[in-house]
Amino acid sequence: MKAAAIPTRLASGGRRLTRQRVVVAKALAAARRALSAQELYERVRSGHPTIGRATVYRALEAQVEDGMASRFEREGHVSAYIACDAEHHHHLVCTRCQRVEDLAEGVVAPVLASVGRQRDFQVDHAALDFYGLCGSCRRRGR
Amino acid sequence: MKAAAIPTRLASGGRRLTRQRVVVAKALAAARRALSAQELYERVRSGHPTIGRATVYRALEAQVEDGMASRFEREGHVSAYIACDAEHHHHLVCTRCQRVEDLAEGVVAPVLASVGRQRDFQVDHAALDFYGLCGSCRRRGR
DNA sequence: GTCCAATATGAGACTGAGTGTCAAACACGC
DNA sequence: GCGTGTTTGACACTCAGTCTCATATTGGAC
Repeated sequence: MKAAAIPTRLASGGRRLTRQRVVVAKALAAARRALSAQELYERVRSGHPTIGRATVYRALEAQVEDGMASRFEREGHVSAYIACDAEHHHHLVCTRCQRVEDLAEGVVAPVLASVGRQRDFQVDHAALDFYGLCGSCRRRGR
Repeated sequence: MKAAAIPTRLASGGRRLTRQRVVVAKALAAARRALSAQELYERVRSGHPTIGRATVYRALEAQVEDGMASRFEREGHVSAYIACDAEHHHHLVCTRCQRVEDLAEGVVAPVLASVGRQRDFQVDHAALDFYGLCGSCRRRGR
């Protein structure tokens, strides 16, 4: 997501545009990898020492609701967050370096469609996340 | 999974076969829906009042490692567990009644294969879980 | 620009899922 | 049966995430 587009999307849906939410969103977008709320809190705090922990959690929650970020699981029962475009909600997550790549919607759409049709099931949301090693981590060896 | 097969699979991989692990595995298999560790602990305790909470957590963890169960996320950042066959690790999860259906491997395999090929990414495991309303919950209305 | 109501923030207490520790109990190969 | 190495149960502990509430900000109305 382009950094300039962040404020516009943050203000959508009747939410107020606050300095804190902008800071959190930009930090997440700049990371380009999956971060836990705690990690993001620590990053943000170096530039904004007065920001509250709860604020970061709330900002992330809001971003997930608004489709600006998505949440998934990391080892040890911790949620991690990644900034993403509105259209891309499926990911390749490198379990070593935590870098995340978007998965093209085209790969996923047929599966979503066929599941809805074949099974009597109304899909609300799907977690199509692939965990493994990205190219560079794999080449770097175990 | 057939109930009779449980002890055999529990003992695989050098793990010891204990009464507690059998009880936990059978309770999870009998539930036929996603349960949190706490919920399962409470169910198990009604028949085995002395079982420890940590034991249930450890048993579930072991089952996930051994592929006898899989874990996914429920609202409120709680893990839920579902017993599953070795081959079926993708699910349709009803967010209302928590019932879980297996997703046929055939639906999923092409996606897995194409991702591995097209992208420079070594897939270790994938979470292909669809959340939504099952047929009967949908018909029962909002 | 000023005012106001509604919303967001920060601080910190609180909750509860999940983990670590350790002595006692048990499984399993011999 | 015997010995050893794993597992258990109890419970203390950790820490991610939530709640509360007084204070501060936002953004629309004027």
